[in-house]
Amino acid sequence: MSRSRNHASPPRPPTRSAAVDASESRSARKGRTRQALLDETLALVADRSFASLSLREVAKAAGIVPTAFYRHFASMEDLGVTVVEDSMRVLRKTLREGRRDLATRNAVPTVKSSVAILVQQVRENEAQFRFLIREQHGGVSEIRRAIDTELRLFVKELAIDLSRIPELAHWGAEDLELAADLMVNVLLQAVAEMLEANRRDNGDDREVTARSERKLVMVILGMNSWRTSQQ
Amino acid sequence: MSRSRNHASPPRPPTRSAAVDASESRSARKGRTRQALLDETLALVADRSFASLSLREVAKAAGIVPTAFYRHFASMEDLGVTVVEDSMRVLRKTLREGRRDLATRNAVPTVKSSVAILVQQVRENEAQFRFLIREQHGGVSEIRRAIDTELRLFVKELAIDLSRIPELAHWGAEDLELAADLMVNVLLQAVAEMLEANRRDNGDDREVTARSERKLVMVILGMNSWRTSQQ
DNA sequence: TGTACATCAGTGAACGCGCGTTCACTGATGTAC
DNA sequence: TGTACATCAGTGAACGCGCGTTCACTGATGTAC
Repeated sequence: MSRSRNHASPPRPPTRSAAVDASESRSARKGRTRQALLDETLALVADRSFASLSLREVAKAAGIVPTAFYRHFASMEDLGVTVVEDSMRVLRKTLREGRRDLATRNAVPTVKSSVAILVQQVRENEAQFRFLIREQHGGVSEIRRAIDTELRLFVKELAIDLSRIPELAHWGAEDLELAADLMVNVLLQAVAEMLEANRRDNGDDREVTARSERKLVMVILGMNSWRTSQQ
Repeated sequence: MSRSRNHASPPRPPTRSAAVDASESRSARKGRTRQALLDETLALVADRSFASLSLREVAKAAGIVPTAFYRHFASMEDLGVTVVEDSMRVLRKTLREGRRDLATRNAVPTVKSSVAILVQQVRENEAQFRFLIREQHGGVSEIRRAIDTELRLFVKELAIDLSRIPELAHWGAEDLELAADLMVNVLLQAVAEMLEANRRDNGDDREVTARSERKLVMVILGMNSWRTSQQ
């Protein structure tokens, strides 16, 4: 860390969203610049924490002058919370995919297919997942709170899905949430391990996938016994 | 975030380790300053991420001039890795406490006592646990690597402890590690929830504690079935 | 024990730099007539 | 359809500030004799 704000990553040309394209409305162009700010933030956070990004840096990456940043966001924190919302959309999509999978099979989704869907979503939306994992316990409380809220929602949705499984039909809401919480926990750890593995070497997720599947099986076995051991 | 490097936290007087105390050897005084740098780093990271700390800020908090920082650490990164090592000592102590508890009872430790030990350790070493949770997936790769290495070690130690339980004596090393991994995961989540709860309101950990205990029970039930369902 | 010298934790001035934010501006796009 | 005016995304100069790091220094502590 010779200078704390240096970015060691390759120079990557700025998005040049500010370039005048003609034949595109002013508001459309504004939208593109806004999206560029969000995209470049995600890209920059791959290597570092959000709190260490500067406004000037993000603006430069998006191809605008620092002062133009304020046309889109009131502050870096404002930008950060928006990035959380965008990334969470991806997480919710992952859950929806799982639900769709369940519907087409018209059966309890297997552990294998659930993990496979997650792996695919992580591959397709690496930056978003990286942001969520990194900032979940990061240094900006507003962002932590936003992620926490969304994750709770996610757990609740999964609990509802679980309640539709015949074997779990008689479970109480609290127990369902507990199980859902445990499963989400296993999946989040799987995501973190995948992302760290991808960073280091070529992306061979097979070992992480296999371990996560086995952990989920262990949790499901626990759920099976739970029914009989708890009231 | 009006200025990214401002610290909003109360002013707290600097440690004044540099004060000449007489009757204390030079090396002892150096040690105290070094410890002050480590302590103040932990204190500052309670609110923000390590990557957003500046050398000048830490030096000021420790009561020395910025240039004197280099008498103790080569860089902020060097300081950060040292903080990881210190914090991990606390985590290992937690495991040792658990093991001692197991020895005095001469029995399988109950879920309740394991969680109680963790809760107590978190209360006594809040700053260290906060640092580990915050920086585990944080923006400094060297620190991530250091924490990851220590956590793997921690899982392996727990797996060895598990192998001493008669019911698990015939388990393979891989399965034991899988179970240990799952349990550590539950415990880490409990720590994160406790710390976030402590930050917001008064520290009522009872709900977090109860939920974590029930999650551990679910995992242990899964382990019981694992034996019969897998080879 | 006393003296002369070496060590070294901490000091303070100085540097060039990137930071967030202000301000007055430009000129293409959009709108009212 | 043409014209006159309003809007507003992006510009560029300027500000004061905290940053990491260099350097020569001070003076108490430690050591060799």
